[in-house]
Amino acid sequence: MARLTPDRIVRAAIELIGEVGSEQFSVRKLGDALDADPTAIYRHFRSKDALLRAMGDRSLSGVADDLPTSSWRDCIRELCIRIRAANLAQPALASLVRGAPPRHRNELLITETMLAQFRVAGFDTATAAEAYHAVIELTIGSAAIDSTLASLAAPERDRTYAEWRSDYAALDAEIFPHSVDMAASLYPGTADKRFVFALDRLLDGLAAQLVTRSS
Amino acid sequence: MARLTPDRIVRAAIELIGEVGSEQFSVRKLGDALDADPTAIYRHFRSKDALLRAMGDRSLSGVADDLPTSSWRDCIRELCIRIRAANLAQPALASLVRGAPPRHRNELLITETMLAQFRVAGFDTATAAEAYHAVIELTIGSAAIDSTLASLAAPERDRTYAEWRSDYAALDAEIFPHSVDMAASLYPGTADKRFVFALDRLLDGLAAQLVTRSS
DNA sequence: CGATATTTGTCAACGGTGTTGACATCGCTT
DNA sequence: AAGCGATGTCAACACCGTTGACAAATATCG
Repeated sequence: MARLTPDRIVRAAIELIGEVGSEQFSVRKLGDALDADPTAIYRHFRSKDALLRAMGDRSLSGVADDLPTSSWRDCIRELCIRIRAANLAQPALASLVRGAPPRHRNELLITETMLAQFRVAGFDTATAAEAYHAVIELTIGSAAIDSTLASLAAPERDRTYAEWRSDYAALDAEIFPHSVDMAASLYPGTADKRFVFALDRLLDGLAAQLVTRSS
Repeated sequence: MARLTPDRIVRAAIELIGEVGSEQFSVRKLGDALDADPTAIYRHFRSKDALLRAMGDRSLSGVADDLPTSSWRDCIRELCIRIRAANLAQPALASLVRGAPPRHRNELLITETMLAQFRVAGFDTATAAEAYHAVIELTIGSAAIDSTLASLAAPERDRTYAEWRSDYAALDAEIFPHSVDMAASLYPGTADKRFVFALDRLLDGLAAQLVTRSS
């Protein structure tokens, strides 16, 4: 029986990347965590890239399960929040998912669910497709932006935000009056809350499109 | 007189990363390109990260110049389109700018301009900050997503989109009915147009927020 | 069962990376 | 001219992903 299996490696890898962050995640450290020689991993995955993809696939499992059925907005909203959370949980994976379109099962399920909801909502084919792309761009994009800080612990993250705010406050008020004035208000709440605000406004705009068309 | 200057290093670095891509870009190769010792670069930049930031900022020069003054929406819309274009022009840099907040001059100018416009539009401080984050997330995120294909020539890019569409069309219609049905409508127009659609819907949603508050 | 073949784990090593510290050199100021 | 700080050079450190040769374990087959 093999001490190492793809499944065990992926699980350990996801745990490890959660602890040390995407930047510090390495095959060597994964080997240590598995108490095995780092190069043994290459018996199960062709490259680190292949391993990361397997991790990414697993991170999206269950994302489209048991979504709210109350309305198309609630459903898509929750789905986007989950996609973002999944991407943030695996920041190193987000960059891989970003470039290519959904081709794995979990990703395809997400697309199907979203398209179905937009059709149910009453969008015509062309607008539903545009709405899908709009929502996905914001969701994946937001995750991409926030992923660098998502790996930090909460106190350290707050400290970083505070540092950035004070950077703005310290600017030349002659040249950057609004930045200085609003410094204390920048990076408000949490990155999650900021994303949900943006998502809600985007959905507002999309819903308005719907009303215009049907009237 | 110094053989190396921050300006010369940044220019050479941008040229090099355009040639070899962000993956293969290294301090050692930059040293070779400059015909200088790689570690000499550290006399002008504290770290590779600092250099990358400087490169990113240079790619944004002029982005906030001569913006439309007709309305806050037109101004912010145009600014976002330009930011995206600048990021797409240097796909290798887009992934680097993403993680960190604006701290350099060009980036600060963008922030200042955007905050000013939202204030002019009538948003209160807190909402203006949220609106700024929302718009930036969509813009940078969209650029991050599209940057992988932006480096391709138009015919090849269209071919890739067509390939993806046929992938969706080939799915099992029992499990993915909407994906199959809408396959031909996915990835419509150009990535630029899809972004502008999303941006306009987001601005719709933000403008609606404004009306609600003032009423 | 025993012999063989395939998979799996271990080890050393290659070529690459960002970065640092010691040392030499150059240009400018006094 | 002397001194000094800024700049360039060099060797080295501690990592990284990955590969090839070899050993051990496991599965396959006569």
